Amino acid sequence: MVQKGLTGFFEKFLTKESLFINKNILQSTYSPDLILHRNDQIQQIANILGPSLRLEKPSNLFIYGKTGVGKTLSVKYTATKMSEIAKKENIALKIFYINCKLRKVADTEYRLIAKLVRELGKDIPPTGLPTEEVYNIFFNIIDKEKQLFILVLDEIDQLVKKAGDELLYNLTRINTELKNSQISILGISNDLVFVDNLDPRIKSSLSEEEILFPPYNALQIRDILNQRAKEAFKKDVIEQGVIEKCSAYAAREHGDARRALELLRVAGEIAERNGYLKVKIKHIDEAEDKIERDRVLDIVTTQPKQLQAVLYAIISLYTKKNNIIFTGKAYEVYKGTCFRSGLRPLTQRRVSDIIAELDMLGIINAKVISKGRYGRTREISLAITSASESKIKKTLEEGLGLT
DNA sequence: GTCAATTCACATGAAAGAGACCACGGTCTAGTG
DNA sequence: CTAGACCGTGGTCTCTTTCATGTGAATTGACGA
Repeated sequence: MVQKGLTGFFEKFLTKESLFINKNILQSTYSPDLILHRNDQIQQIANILGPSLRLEKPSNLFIYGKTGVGKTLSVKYTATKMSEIAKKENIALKIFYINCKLRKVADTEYRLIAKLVRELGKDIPPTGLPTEEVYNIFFNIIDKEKQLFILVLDEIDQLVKKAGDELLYNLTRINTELKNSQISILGISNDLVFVDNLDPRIKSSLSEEEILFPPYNALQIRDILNQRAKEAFKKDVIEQGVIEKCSAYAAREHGDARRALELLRVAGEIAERNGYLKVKIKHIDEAEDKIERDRVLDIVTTQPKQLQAVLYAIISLYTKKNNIIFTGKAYEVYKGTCFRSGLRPLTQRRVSDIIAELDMLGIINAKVISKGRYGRTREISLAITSASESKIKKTLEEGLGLT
């Protein structure tokens, strides 16, 4: 019975008209031919990096702005254009783009350099070699012939947070040791105050030039959405007001275009799955819920067990009485959770850090408060909707082997 | 009533350990000629 | 004689623990009006 139904389902699936022409266009990784509302910034980047086409070392550049305001897109765009020209004119210019945020790729000094070396075509073991050794290999490859490198470090704040700023110091100093080649660094950061917390020596050499990417406003986001939607969706499948609502949502959240695009895409998927012929406004709301839930669920399932256990403790406390939780209480419940699921309980010190991590991930809100005579603690509350809460709790129970 | 000292319940830092992963070089073993 | 298996050493990396220090305001208690 079920099988038969499934065949029918797939057949219907095939014949059903998709609302999309090309869904990829709505992915945040897609780069359009024309980048709207970023002409000034792109021009600035081009001005600063321009000299590299004459093999003069351009200034180190530091770019910052909130998430989803087109930093990466603009840089990549400029970089590919430059690479094309360099290739055509036979200029020894190489541009590397590295995203430091991707775990296991470039979030430590060793891995960053190893990644660079690999980009240059030499294989390097993922671990085992002294960092010093990897540096040497890197030097040798780079310095073999006269050439210019531009190193784009995306999400550089993440890198520094994990690996310390010594790495940047080393990188900025590399040039003094290179005989033939030269390296310029282009750092991209979401964190607006990131540079201020850097060691002054690094700060001055890293941000010889700075470009600030301001958030998009609702009108600009609307333009961007319109531009992409026109190519991604079929004609007339988007109902009046949908784009406007998307942009309003995103503008409220500090002008994050990436989010707006995701919202639109997911709304489209929901509409399509439910058999609608048009994307309606209500799908946006559903999409927002879904995105939120998926995000949390994804985090929850990929994070280590201990983190899950802490979260589980917090959630079960939270449902019991709908108020604010303190660290001590959470820790006690957590210990109980560990006992039930056979985990070895961690020290309170560590749990304190885990709570801070959960806060960073945006699953809970944890604010440090002082209760005067009654000590100092974190004030914890859940930052997820109650609709997703039960689902997350269930997932956690499964993951932890509780029933 | 005012004010500084006290005190609580953790937060926050630093350092170092455990255990997983890995490369490298040397030694041992077994198969080959 | 040599290729491959097998060690020991030394390296990175993540997650933790241990020890130490920091912290903000309610409370306390001395003080003076």
